[in-house]
Amino acid sequence: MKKTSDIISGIPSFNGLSESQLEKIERLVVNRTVQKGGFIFFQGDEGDGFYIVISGLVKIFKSSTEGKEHIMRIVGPGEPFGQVAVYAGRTFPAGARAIAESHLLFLPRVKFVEVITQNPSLALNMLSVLSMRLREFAVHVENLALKEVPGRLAAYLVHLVDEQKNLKNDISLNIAKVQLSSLLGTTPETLSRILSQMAERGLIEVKRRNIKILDRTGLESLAEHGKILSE
Amino acid sequence: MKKTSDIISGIPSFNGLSESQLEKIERLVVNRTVQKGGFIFFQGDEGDGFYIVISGLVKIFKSSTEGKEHIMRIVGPGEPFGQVAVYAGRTFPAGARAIAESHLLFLPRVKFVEVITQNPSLALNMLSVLSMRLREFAVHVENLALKEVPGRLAAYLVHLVDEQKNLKNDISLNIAKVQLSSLLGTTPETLSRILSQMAERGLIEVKRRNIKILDRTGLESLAEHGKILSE
DNA sequence: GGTGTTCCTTGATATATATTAAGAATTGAC
DNA sequence: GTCAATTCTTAATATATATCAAGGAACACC
Repeated sequence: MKKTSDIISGIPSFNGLSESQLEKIERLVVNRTVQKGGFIFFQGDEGDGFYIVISGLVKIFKSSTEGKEHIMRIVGPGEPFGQVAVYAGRTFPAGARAIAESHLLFLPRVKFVEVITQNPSLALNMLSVLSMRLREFAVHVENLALKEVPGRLAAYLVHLVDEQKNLKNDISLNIAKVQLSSLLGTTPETLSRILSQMAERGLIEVKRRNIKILDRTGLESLAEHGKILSE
Repeated sequence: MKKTSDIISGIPSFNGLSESQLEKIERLVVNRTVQKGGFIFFQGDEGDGFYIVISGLVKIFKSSTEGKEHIMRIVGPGEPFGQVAVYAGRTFPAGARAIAESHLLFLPRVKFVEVITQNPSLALNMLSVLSMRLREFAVHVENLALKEVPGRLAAYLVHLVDEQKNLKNDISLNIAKVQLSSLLGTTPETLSRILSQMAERGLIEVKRRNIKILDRTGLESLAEHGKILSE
């Protein structure tokens, strides 16, 4: 197993920090392991710190009083979550639950803020991380408000290929389709139908959790215009 | 007309800063005035700084290729916008346009980052501002994904009363209904219909841009459960 | 005070997607 | 390998809301 110090230095949020700064952070982190399905915190909980995923997968979600659930984002290795509670207010605006068994680092609020105060570069890093999140949220809102489900799905698939940097246009979903549907703000049934439609139209090929992109341009055009433009 | 220094010290983002810190900020700000309908920046523009509204009203919006527009938020006096471009990436994730003639302060990126680097408390302030924005976005996403239009509208109305701190339950919209509909992710027609329905049901009373809350509990229950619960 | 302009409302129709229900396919456990 | 439990797909129906179309009210400018 990797040493905690190696893990910490590899986390994007702590990019470019000096040895001594990294040491200070190492001294305050707490290890935590969560089983698949285990809750890390609930919406509204007091937030006395935030987390970073070392291994595994965590979903950040909102749920309505009727039990409907909307996944806001899926957090994987190297990514932090729960930071909002650290800098503003004190409660978590959404819940967090492990999708797979996960190893997490917990960073206590008070101690972490102390470290930030002494390290402007760390502060700037955190500002940049939050800004990127805000940017992603903006895209998320845009998709929900402006695009229909096929457009959202197409946008997500294109996003995934780019993220996974696959030379071949193969995507492997790391989440179940139920979760994907919740992330896209729709139902599993609708997702299923639209995946079939896309396959029929020759845009993709679906085999369980593996999706092959056959016509990237077509997907992009669907994501942008809601339809496939033929030139 | 107020002096710039007085204006700056009154802005929430700069709360608790020392005289000398405020002076540094004052030295770098640039005044800018925009007419009603004037664009401040477009989505995708290079962002070499951010803005703070001194007077007037600005809408932050996303638009689709088909010309549909979704207002992400409405920014009023004392509130900053465009910060995301300062800390991460360089382009604005959404466009900004004045709804009314507005007086703005512009804070150039490079100089502002310098000041932050030297003032941890300012950095923490900015972290807190971004976190609050993230929190608001989370609510926005939740509403779009989980609630139907009546629920969203009810939530927004309740939010407004609280914000305006009116002893009487009177709200005056500072924006036209077209804009409100865009903010709620719906059309003016639907908004109009639902306002009438709410009035019929005795929840509110609408007179042009003035809305009187007649049954706050009913609205809250609508916002939470999508329907009015009678106990 | 009229006249154009913007803003808002109302009605009829169309459509995407949720819901309900049931069955098929995978996966995991024993 | 078989059985139970997830997970996914397909189909029929229901529903909220968008779209299309037109008319009415408030506002602003001359």
